[in-house]
Amino acid sequence: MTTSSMTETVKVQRSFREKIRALYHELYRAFGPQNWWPGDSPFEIMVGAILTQNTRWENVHRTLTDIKQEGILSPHNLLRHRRRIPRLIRRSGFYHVKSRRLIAYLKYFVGSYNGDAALMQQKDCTALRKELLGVEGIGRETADCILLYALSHPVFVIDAYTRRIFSRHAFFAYNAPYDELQQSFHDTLPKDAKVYNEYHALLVRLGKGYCKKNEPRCAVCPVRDTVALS
DNA sequence: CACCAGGCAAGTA
DNA sequence: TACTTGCATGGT
Repeated sequence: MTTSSMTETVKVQRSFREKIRALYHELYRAFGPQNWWPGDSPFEIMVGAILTQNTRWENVHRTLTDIKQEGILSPHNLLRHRRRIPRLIRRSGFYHVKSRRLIAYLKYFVGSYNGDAALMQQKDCTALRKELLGVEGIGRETADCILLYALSHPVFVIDAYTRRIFSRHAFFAYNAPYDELQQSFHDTLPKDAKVYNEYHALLVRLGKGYCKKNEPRCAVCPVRDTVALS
């Protein structure tokens, strides 16, 4: 068998793990580094992770800008001014529940770590994840965003974009359990926070620009020909 | 006007 | 375990 025909065979029979790796390289080639998560501090990333639940980032960004202009984007200050939170975050949507969630997180973060991300970072990643999941309003995705983007722990984030892109392009069931999906990425990629960070950011980039929810296929998808598609 | 957005928790079967 | 529903503003 010649080298080229072997390449073709491999391409057609590409395993799911190979697709995971191939898509990463193709996305990076197409879009380049994404410099995620947008935010000036670990705490800002934590707040953003809660506010962006089922909400467009643009609206969250405006909220964060507003809070900064008020000069209270810190754990202790926000806790002190907690009664102002519903109005401050109103434009991020679901502001009643998100106020409760943010305040619950602030109490946890200040109560357990004095609002110090560096101190929090020292805790064992697995134990910390369980701890985060115990805070009201912190589910798997939000916990993993905090672990990866605020604390640089090697944890792969599974979000709606990831599910959408992989269910269309790599034979994933959209509703597969979160932990199973995450395990596939952990088993396939090097255990490196920078890789997980970049990959998830690239998936969001693809999802926002080309892989819309109600389109059966990515329109003019930059990777449609190079990543074995279904 | 309808539909969607970087989820989560509570309720139901 | 696996679904369904409420939460709410802002953009297309």
